[in-house]
Amino acid sequence: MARPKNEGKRNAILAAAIRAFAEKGLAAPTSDISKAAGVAEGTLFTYFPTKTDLVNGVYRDIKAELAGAVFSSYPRKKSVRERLRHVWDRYVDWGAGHPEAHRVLKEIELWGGLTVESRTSDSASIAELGALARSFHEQHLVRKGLSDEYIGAVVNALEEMTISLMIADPVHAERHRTLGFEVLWSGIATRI
Amino acid sequence: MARPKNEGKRNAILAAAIRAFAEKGLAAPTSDISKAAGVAEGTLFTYFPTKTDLVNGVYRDIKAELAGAVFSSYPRKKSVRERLRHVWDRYVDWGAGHPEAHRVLKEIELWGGLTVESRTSDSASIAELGALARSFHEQHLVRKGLSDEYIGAVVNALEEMTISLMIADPVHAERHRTLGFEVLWSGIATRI
Amino acid sequence: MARPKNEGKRNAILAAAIRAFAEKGLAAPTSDISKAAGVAEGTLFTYFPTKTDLVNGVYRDIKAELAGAVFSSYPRKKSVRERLRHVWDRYVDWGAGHPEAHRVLKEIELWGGLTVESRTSDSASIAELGALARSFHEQHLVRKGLSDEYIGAVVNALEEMTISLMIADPVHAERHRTLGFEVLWSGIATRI
Amino acid sequence: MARPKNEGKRNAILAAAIRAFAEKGLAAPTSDISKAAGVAEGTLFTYFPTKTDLVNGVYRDIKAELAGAVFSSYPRKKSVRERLRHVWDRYVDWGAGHPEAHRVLKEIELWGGLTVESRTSDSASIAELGALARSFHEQHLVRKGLSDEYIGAVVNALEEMTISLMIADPVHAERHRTLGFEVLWSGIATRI
DNA sequence: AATGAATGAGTATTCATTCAT
DNA sequence: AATGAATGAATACTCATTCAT
Repeated sequence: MARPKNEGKRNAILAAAIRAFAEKGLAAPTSDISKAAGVAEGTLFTYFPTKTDLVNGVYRDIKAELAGAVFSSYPRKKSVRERLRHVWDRYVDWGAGHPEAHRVLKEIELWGGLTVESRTSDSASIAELGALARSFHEQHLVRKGLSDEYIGAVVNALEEMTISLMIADPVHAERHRTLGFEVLWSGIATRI
Repeated sequence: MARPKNEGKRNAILAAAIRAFAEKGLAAPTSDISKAAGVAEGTLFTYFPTKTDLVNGVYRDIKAELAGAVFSSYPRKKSVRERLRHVWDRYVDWGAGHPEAHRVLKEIELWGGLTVESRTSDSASIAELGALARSFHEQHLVRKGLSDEYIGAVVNALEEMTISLMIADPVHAERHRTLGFEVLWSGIATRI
Repeated sequence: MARPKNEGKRNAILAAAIRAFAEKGLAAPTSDISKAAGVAEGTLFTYFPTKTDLVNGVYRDIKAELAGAVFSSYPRKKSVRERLRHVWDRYVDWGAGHPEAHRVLKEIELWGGLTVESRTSDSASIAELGALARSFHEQHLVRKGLSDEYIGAVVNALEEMTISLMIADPVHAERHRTLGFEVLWSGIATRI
Repeated sequence: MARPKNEGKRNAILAAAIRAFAEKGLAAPTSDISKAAGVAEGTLFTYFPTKTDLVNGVYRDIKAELAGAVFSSYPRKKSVRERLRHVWDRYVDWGAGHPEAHRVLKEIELWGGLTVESRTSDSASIAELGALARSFHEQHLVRKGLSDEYIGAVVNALEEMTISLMIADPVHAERHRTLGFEVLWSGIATRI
């Protein structure tokens, strides 16, 4: 339970794992990862006893970084639209700016081995997004019939789409980001 | 003059492969597949010389079935909205009704080994969707700034989202389907 | 037991086998051979029930051809030296002229599966060479202490060496052939 | 700091490989070899990453041992005849005394996968034999028309022949060895 | 007799994990 | 804690041979 001392090694392993998973998928050999991290094959297993643990570790690492990117200087007091726009912009920029981490995150979510702790590790973000959804409803901004989960799903679907377009066509990245938000808002909200 | 190649066996292999890929991912062993198909390990390779060929075969098989589901009784003469609604309903119903095939299709699309022939195997559908997109534009139904590809991406993103929701909550499947289309239409189309 | 009718097919298989064995060794797949012979995979096995049978068949085929090359117009009445020279020249020319068949013959001799019938199939040649060896001894032409088998071994060793040199350096093939025989004769025969 | 690579294991693998190759040819399964060596199947591959590497390793191992046997107490200052006789005796004794290693050596030489480094690994022996050939010529001991390579080929051909005879008829091994050298010398040299 | 589909045992190599140093 | 050698189960594909047509 006592986390091994050398935080640097742990981080090197995580970084190497992200790169390896991005390149070869989750099937990337642990030996590739340890080599890229500059540690011995066995050392990886003193930090992550199992490959499953390593994948979960990568997931939580990326999620934490992502939460930082999305919720730093979050305008909690501003309007719903502005808050949603903040989340949208930050998430979408992070995804387009870290394509490897983003791809790995999606891959891990499809994969079957995430623990519940990993899934709920980022409770702060979850709470914040919940609050945002609630405000949305309370202010009757939401098209009739749409639940909180529904809205979350739409936001997420259009975010992923937007990230893909931004990566594929980086010259028009900003336009994609803005257009995406407009499609989202007019799809979801009752009025502008 | 010899035993002719058995279409039934080919289909059994494809069906077994879809099930195995859905359960264990594309890494599912060919031996599992041949066993589930009721053929010898070697037989799989007389139908698909390579695992890559098998995956491509699965992809084309699913795509063909999907095209049949989506474009049978397609209302080519009806309005753009009705045509889009037809495609939406059929696709989303197929995905929710064939969750394994749907999941495998998505997995294969992420995978790196699709041949160009496989990718373009379903040219009829591609053409039909192109025609639909063109009508959309010509009738000035489209929100300013959205290209054909953009619309395609939005449609696809919301379809996938809707399928997920229908599978997760089958009781409200119809509502999800209808709501999804409304979100799509108000997100994409010019007012009224 | 009744040899199948079509002699042409049998020969095509033998010829294809020699080529395949020369190129890839005795491990060459029977399917390669049947394809090269222009027959179905199964057909090969109606002519040679087993791969072992095929290899034995190839051996006997080559041996028969070789015997024809060596003993046609054999000067049975001439001197020992002339007869030996005839055998030497014919064998060595055949080997240099048919490098594939020659290589395959050597490979099969190293291989463990030759039957006794194959080994003794060419009894006529064996008898003729035995007669030659006997004359050699009776005329006291042989260096003291050399048995018939010994002489046979020396002849063979130097023939193989000469064939290799002729193939490697075809420009001086004739010189190699002559020199080889001189080395042989002075190594084996009593001083004149 | 970890378990060091075990020279004993490497040698056990090489020895087992020689035995296996002698018995079943180079097609002998690596699993047979690892089992005979008393190591796990995977362990073989930490010492020889590839079967090709293993075969090359066996070749170099045998060559090194052979060089030791042939050139230990080599009479570099003695006459050409004595030096040649030394090489002849040592080589032929080694071959007759290590029939498995000898057979494997010949098999590997026929095989197509030797690296250049393997082929030239025993440069000391090659140099020594070159020096011997040169002395031979400089002292005009050689029958007219015979190049160094030619002599080398004759020596080799008669050595192989002699080894075969010694193995087949071990009771007269010494006689075969002596006779062989006499045949060689009178075949090659100008005078006794 | 001819065909080629069907069979399944066989094989080199990989890789997560353990363990001696 | 760190190392990397050792382990052995797992896997795609081959190929001689059989057999339905």
